[in-house]
Amino acid sequence: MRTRKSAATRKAEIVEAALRLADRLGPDRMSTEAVANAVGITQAGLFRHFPRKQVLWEAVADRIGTMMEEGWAEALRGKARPGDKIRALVVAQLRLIRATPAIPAILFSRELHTDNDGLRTAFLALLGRFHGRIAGLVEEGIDAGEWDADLDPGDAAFLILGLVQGLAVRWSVAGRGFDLVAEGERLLELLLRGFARPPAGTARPEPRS
Amino acid sequence: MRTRKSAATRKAEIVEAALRLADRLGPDRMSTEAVANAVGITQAGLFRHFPRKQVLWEAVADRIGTMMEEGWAEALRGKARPGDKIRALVVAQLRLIRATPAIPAILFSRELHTDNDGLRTAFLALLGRFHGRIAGLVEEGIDAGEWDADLDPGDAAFLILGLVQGLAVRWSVAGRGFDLVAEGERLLELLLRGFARPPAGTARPEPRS
DNA sequence: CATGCAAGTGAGTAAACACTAGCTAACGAT
DNA sequence: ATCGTTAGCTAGTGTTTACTCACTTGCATG
Repeated sequence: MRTRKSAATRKAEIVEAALRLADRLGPDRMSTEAVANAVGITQAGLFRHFPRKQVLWEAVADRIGTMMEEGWAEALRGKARPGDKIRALVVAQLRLIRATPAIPAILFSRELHTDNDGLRTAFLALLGRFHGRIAGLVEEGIDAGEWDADLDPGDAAFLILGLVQGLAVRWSVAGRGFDLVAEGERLLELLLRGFARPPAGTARPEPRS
Repeated sequence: MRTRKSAATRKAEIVEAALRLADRLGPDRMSTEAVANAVGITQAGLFRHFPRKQVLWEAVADRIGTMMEEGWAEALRGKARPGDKIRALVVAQLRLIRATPAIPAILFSRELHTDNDGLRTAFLALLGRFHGRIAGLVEEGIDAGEWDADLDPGDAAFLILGLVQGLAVRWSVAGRGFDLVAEGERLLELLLRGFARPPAGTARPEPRS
């Protein structure tokens, strides 16, 4: 019993450690003992702050939500054009994933979702908010004449979300062997280019064979 | 000891059951006992066929690889134009995921990858093969004048992979509440439309603010 | 029909796990 | 300086897990 910290500080420390360990070990292999060791308390001591492990996961989910929302707010500051806002949002999201790679691991962990439906729907809502913001910006861009008026903002936003998620997956499977953010920026430019008004005659693809 | 089957048949049954259970429980919560029960043998009996659980995972990975390659080969039959080939590949992949939802769960399971680097690199190679095929087809499409000559085939293929992976993730998080294949077909059309030659002046986006 | 191989069983083990009970002492407020 | 609150500890519990071992018996083959 060296130092005693306030419950609030400890809780934050624990959540932080959980985010680190969920990445290193995989969310489902992150044991309460590993987390306790990482923050320098005993395993039993952890339960003083989170009476069940699930409550810890809820706190982690909360933290992820906060980090994302903060990142988005920060990213949008000073950006005017919808295209730039979208670029900023995507870059912010990728930077967050790079700094906290546990996020996709937790977000998409089948293990966590099987007996924790609340978590699953919380993450679904979070992704929904991201999608909503992007879709809104695409609509602005269409109104501003920057992109094709035939573009469905929701679908376009799904493509952008897919870019981020697909990239995160590839980055993880590839052992983080490339620059997540730079790769994302390049692919986003390519995608956004395609949102521009198509040349007459190519707008609708020919019917399939 | 009711019926006794050949090792080959049993192994196939076990792998099949593992694919079902890895989806239901999450790959890391799929216990050897659950698999054994599902095929109707005792837990100890399972180790007759797979001496360590990891060997079972390798067999599962193998099966996934085979299913994918078969799906791709089948999909390409009778398709001539590169665009149609890409559509067919994507649809085949999505159908496979719909029929065997454990595939993305296993492919992206952080738990499985942490202490099973062989599996990770095997899946990386599998994704690489998919990417290679798509990239080759994009190049064909460019040569055929269907798509913008400035398009980088590798990047375009990454966007398509991102579409599939992002969609799979969303489908899973959303509790499979929409038609994976139909949604994929729609988004792919949107993406491919953007690959067409851009109107003069919009080819390069303006520099960022 | 005999027989050897191997598919399958029953009964275990040690380790890892989330979680509990009851005690101790650090700290803030008075 | 005292004292109540509460963070943290020690020492457990029951359960689940991968894996072992000695055995039994179904089946293809001679």
